[in-house]
Amino acid sequence: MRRNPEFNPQDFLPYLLNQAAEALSLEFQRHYRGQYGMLRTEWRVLFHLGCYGDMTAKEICDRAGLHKTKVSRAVAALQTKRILTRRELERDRRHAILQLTAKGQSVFAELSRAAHAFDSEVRASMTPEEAKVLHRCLIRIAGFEIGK
Amino acid sequence: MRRNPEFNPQDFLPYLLNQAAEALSLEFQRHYRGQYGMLRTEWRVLFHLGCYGDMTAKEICDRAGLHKTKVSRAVAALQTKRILTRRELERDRRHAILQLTAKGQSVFAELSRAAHAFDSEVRASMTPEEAKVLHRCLIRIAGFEIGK
DNA sequence: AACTATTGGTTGTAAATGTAACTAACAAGC
DNA sequence: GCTTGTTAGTTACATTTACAACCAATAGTT
Repeated sequence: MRRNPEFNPQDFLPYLLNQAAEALSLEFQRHYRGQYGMLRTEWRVLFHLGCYGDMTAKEICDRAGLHKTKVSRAVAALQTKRILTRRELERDRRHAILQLTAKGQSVFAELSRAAHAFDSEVRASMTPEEAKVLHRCLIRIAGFEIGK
Repeated sequence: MRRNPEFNPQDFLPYLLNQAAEALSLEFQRHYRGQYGMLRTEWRVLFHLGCYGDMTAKEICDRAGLHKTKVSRAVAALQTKRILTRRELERDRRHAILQLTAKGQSVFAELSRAAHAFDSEVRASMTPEEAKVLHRCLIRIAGFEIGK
């Protein structure tokens, strides 16, 4: 029954961060998953297109820090769900611009409303000052290395 | 090429949190993964046993917020790696106390040293005040709902 | 033009995860 | 003792993910 009181998992930042991230994602999933049967990665792709406008899969990979296979499959899934369309560039047929359909846009709109609401709900549990610090720290940490 | 400048993925807490958590975990993995070929879950189990002493799988589930199947598999793996042993209670043979072997303890010791070092490295990128706020917020968020 | 390298993207396969169904041991009511 | 319920833990199967190999289009070199 040895103990190691000097070191607590919750004092280990990667661990704590994971717990927090998981808890929050899980909580938010209730808002979007059941609704459209979308996977996290699909949702991310949608989010990026909605926020930043049409772009290629590669751009999404870079911006979101997602691997190309993940994006590739998410795009395929979103395509069959009529959320987005791909338009090949004739200038360079390797590239294809991804573009939300009308349906995609309305899903995005609804989702981003939900996201906003959820975000303020979470933020309500802290002071504005805390929220600012948290945001700053997370941005810094996220920049440590973006998982390709 | 529509844009939605009012809403940025990085302003959405679950998203940002995920990115930060992933970046940090990835970074730390270099310290422990290659070394022992251990999975995150296995590592977590080891960590809990090391920090809090011998306990049953159930207790690990509750404390770590991990599903029992995950723990079950992690324990099996750690057992074949001679990191821990299970001792059935004759009082109630459903329970089995998990216990680190000597090897397990030394792995834990090394790992927790690495964790410490890593943690202070990360903390060095922020002020003590920021670190305190970050910790407090994450604890609060992690408590939102622990994934069963 | 032919040859190699690079880039954007897909596919195949193996490992990891989630979910549900299951077993075994005990507890409680009758 | 027998039935029903609960708890600890495992197993089976279906999804998801990671990693590597692959393909097709283009760029760069000779």
